[in-house]
Amino acid sequence: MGLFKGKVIGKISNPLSLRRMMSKKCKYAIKALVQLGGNFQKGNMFTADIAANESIPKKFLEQILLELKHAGYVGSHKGYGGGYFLKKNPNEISVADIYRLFDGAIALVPCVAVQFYEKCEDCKDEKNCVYRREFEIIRERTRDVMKEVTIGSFMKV
Amino acid sequence: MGLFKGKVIGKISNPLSLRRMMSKKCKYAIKALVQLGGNFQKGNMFTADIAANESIPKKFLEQILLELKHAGYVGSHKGYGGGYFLKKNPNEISVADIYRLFDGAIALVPCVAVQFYEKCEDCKDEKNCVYRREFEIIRERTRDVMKEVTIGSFMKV
DNA sequence: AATAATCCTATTAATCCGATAGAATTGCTT
DNA sequence: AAGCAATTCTATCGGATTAATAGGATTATT
Repeated sequence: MGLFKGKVIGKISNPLSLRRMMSKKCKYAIKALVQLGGNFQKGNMFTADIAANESIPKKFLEQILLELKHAGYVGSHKGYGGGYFLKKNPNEISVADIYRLFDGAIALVPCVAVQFYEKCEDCKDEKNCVYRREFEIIRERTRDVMKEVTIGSFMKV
Repeated sequence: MGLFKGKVIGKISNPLSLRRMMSKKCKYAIKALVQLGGNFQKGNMFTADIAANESIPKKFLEQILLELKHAGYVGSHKGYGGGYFLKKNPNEISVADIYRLFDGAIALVPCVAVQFYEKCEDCKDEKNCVYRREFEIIRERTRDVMKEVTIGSFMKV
């Protein structure tokens, strides 16, 4: 069985995959950051509490928070009374940032990716490639909106 | 080893996956449609020729063209002198259409998907969900640009 | 009858996702 | 000093998916 249990209206080539959406890891990360954002500059939060609030498997969330720490978005204190806290302003952490951290490129093809650029295997003239030209337009517009939406956006009533 | 052989500048959680980009199947489909678009209303093209022109494994392309046929974008003639031809106007086939056919939802989360809607497992009040609100904005803008870019766009000098 | 082309289904290797597990480390409290 | 609470780190797992390959069935022309 696939990931999703309800009815799917459309039919896709690789049935029920829906794999190109945001990963659960990324979605969990955003939710965790929003939780921490609600406590911004007010101290620590425990992994266990965040996990309970957002129905995220605790052990999975541990990995996620650790990655967010290594990437500089959150800080932590170990030991008794420890926990995590947000280091950056919620309005300065965009969906694009977190998406790139967990799910990779925003672009549809690697040759127009900014942070994950890859030359196409059989590309001879990249500058004049029509695919590159059009996919760059898509990437730019997608990137724009994913930059506009921030952790702060989710915190507004 | 991963799908891509060059250097990857950014680091992502699931290394080298870049899985959320467009699938090769989808990219091949677009390239095949562009080829057929170049021959629009001028007769058939052979799978073997398209495959050779675009460096697509022929057997893989067969499956793809078949799916495009079932979806109504192309027509075919069997037997000697047969082949494929584009049925719709290239300007009326959008990247969004083909992406949805092969890779599924454009939305980042299923609860804001149009053709692949799924309710979130633990969602209590969908109407007031802040995640849904913001992800809907992202979906709408992404969808807009993916609708604007068509097979015809790739055919312009 | 031979050939050329599409049509269809099954299978495969490699990889990835989402999660679980177990322990090491750090620091507070008593 | 001992115990406990919390983060940190690495390894592992089943299931699913991707991209392709394979083999033949079907259809139409020569």
